[in-house]
Amino acid sequence: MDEAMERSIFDQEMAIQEITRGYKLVTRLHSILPTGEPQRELIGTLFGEVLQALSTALSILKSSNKSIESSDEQIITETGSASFSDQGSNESSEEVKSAPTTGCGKRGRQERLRTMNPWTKVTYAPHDDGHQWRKYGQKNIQKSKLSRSYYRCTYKGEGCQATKHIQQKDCGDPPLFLVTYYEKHTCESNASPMIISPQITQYPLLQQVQPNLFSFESNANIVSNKEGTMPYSSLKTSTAQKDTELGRDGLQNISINQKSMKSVANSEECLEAMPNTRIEDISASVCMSPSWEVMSMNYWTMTGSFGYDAIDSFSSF
DNA sequence: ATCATTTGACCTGC
DNA sequence: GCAGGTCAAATGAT
Repeated sequence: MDEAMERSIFDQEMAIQEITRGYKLVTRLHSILPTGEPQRELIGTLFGEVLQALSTALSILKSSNKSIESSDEQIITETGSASFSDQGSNESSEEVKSAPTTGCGKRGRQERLRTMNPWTKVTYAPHDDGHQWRKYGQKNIQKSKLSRSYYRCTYKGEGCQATKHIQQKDCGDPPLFLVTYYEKHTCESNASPMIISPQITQYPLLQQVQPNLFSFESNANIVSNKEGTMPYSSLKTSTAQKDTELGRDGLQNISINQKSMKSVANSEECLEAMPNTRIEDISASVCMSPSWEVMSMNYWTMTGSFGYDAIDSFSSF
C-alpha cells in the first residue's frame, strides 16, 4: 500500500469517528429535549433527518473504506473482516533485505526481523486476535513519540516463533494502533479472532460489521449470531478457568445474559435517554471478548427515528 | 506459588 | 552514538 492510500484510509476512519461522534451528540441532544416543547414534533423530525444523514454518510464512508482495503490486503482495519490465511505471504511494508541468517543469538533475531515478511494491521485498539501473547518489552519510539509494545507468543517454549509489535499511531478517540506481526503461529492456539475491545465498543456504528456479533431482542427467546445459532466453540475463552465458568452449555449461559441485559435495559440511565420507549421496543446486541472480561452491548429502539446506544462492560456474569 | 507485566540494561545495526 | 529489539530481574496479580 502506498502512503497516499494509507492516508486516505486513515482520513476516512477519522471521518467515520467524527460522524459517529456527531450522531451520538445529536441523539443525546434529542434525549434531553423538554417534553412540553410545542414544536417538539418538528424538532424531532429534524433530528431524525440529521441522524439519517449522518447514518447514510457513515455507510458510504464505510463501504468506500472497505473497497480500498480489499484492493490492498496489507492494511486490515477492524471495520473489515480480517483474514489471517495469508499471514506472512504479503510484501513487507518494511524494507526487505537479503542475507537471511535466521534465529541464532541476538544478532540473528534482529536480522530475522528485518529479513522476514511482516504483515501489518491498523486497529482502533490493541484487540484480542485469538492468540495468546506475552509482553516482553516496551520502548518509546523516537519518531512517533509514542511507545511500542513487544509481544511474543505465549507458546514460545513449544517452538512458536510468532511475535507482534503494537505501535500507537495517534492519540485520537479512539486511538489508532499499528500492529505488526512477525512469523506465523506454529502453536495450537489458533482460535478464531473475536474482535471487540473496550475502546471500540464505545463506537457501535463502527462495529456493525464485526464478526461474532450476537443479537437478540428483549421480547424474543431467540439467541443467534449473524450466521444463525451460536456454536459453543465460538465462545472459546482465553483461559481454562473462564472455560470452566462457561460450562458446556454456552446457550444456557447466553440465556442468563439475556436476562442481565434486560435488567440493564431497565436501568434508569437507559430509559431516561430513550423517552417514550418500552422495554419491548429495545433490541440489543452483545459483543463478547474471548477474555470474557469485556462484554459490550448496544441497544436500539425499534419504534422511531432515534437510536440510542448504551455501553456496559461486565466484569462477570 | 505461579504466571504476567514492567522496566532498566544490554546488544546489534546503521 | 543513537534507535530499535530483546533479555531478565523485580514487581504485581491471581
